[in-house]
Amino acid sequence: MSNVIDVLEERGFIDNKTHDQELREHINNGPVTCYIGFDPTASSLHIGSLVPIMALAHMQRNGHRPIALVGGGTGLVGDPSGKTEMRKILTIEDVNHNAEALKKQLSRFIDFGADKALLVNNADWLTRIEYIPFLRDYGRHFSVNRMIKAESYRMRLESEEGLSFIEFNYMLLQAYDFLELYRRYECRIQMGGSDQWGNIVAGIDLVRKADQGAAFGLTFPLITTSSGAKMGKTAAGAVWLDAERTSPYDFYQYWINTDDKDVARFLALYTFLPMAEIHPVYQLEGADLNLAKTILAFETTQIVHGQTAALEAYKAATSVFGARKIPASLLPASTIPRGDSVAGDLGVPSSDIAVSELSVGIPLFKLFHKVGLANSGGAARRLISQGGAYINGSRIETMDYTVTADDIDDGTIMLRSGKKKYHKLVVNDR
RNA sequence: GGUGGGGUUCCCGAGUGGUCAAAGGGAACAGACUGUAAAUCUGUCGGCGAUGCCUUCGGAGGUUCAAAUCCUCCCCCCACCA
Repeated sequence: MSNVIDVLEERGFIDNKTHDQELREHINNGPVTCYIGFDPTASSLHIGSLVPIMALAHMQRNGHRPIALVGGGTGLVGDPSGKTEMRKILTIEDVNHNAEALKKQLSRFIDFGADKALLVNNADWLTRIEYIPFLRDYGRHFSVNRMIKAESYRMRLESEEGLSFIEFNYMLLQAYDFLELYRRYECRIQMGGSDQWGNIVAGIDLVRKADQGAAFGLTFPLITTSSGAKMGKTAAGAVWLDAERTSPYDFYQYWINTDDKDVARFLALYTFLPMAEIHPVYQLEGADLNLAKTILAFETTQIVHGQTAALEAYKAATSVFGARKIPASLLPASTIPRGDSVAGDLGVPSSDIAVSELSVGIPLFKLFHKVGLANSGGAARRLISQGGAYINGSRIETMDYTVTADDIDDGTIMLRSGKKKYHKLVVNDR
């Protein structure tokens, strides 16, 4: 069996790691336990957490035991790593609520059955710490001189806002987490984003100093798009993994809009398709890349939302944007439908409208605002005046256009804003 | 605690009594070009059934025909000193 480190390396997951040789030996000597922490700063994870999640999944697929740690305790303190501003301090209720939500979400990606993986919450031990004993037993192992040199604190130490004492403590708590997991589960590997390097190294040192144990660390690169933006940032905010916050259709569309230069890299990171099949994608150019984007979107949506939702999103996209047949030779391991595609617009954002409302007539700009294709009536008016408003595929340039029953096409009215934002109105006979 | 400098529209940042819904940049949105890509060019970018009206420049009062701009009090941030 190949070493999982090689798998992660080949797929672009590794930014940095400690003790390369010893780490590989440790992994070669049988199933290992590793962990990644997730901050409960919101009630859902977003695309930014997908790399860590995929890393844990790869560990499990390669026979190891991953631990997903939800930071119900550290979340009460707030990690300053790489942040220019102080994070607002969440209430205990919020943190608990978020931690529970994250737990549920994580179980969609990792099989937590029968000791195959563990899901823990560091509130279980961190909230019980007593200050003086903690300082005496663990605080003494930390050098402030060293801490203030840490890259993770640098930004804040140099910033105008400064660094508060509560945040300065964060590193100790995360280091203690590692020690706790080492003691409880013989977990010797911690992984995390590159901004976590300092916290991870601190944990490794603590395991060594407190228990004379060997521990290892591994960080992922900060994934940005080719244009330099952080993953998952859109006009509408973050792209969430929760279907309630970001619909599978929007999620799918996010990946479809991947920059050409990112497609192959993202296939390696965000799907389980074999690398041997991904390599040819690097050679694709121009419009052919769109087929690879389709598979990327389908596979990723399938991992996050399941096959049914992925199929729905795929069909919805082909129904409004048209379909191109996906050749059997392209990424053959993908389960995307390759026959003559069946369109279906189930996944397209939609809402109901009463036929009675249409018989009265409703101004187009109001309708666009109402269904969310424009943020305000003014924005909708602008949209129309700039020629970005469409009904059933035809551009409407009349400012005071009134939508009536005449616009119904096969029981629905398809609204469109710009090139790619659709909204389907389903007419009911009330 | 003392002294000084600040808090402006999504973000950065100009603006020190009327010409200010507020320069400039970024982000975003639309159009053209395209491949649901990138880059580029053009336009838009507080709200409102809209040649006008309403709300906004940390908060609350006040001066004035007129306040983001002046005065008073309060809140928050930063720097230096202690």
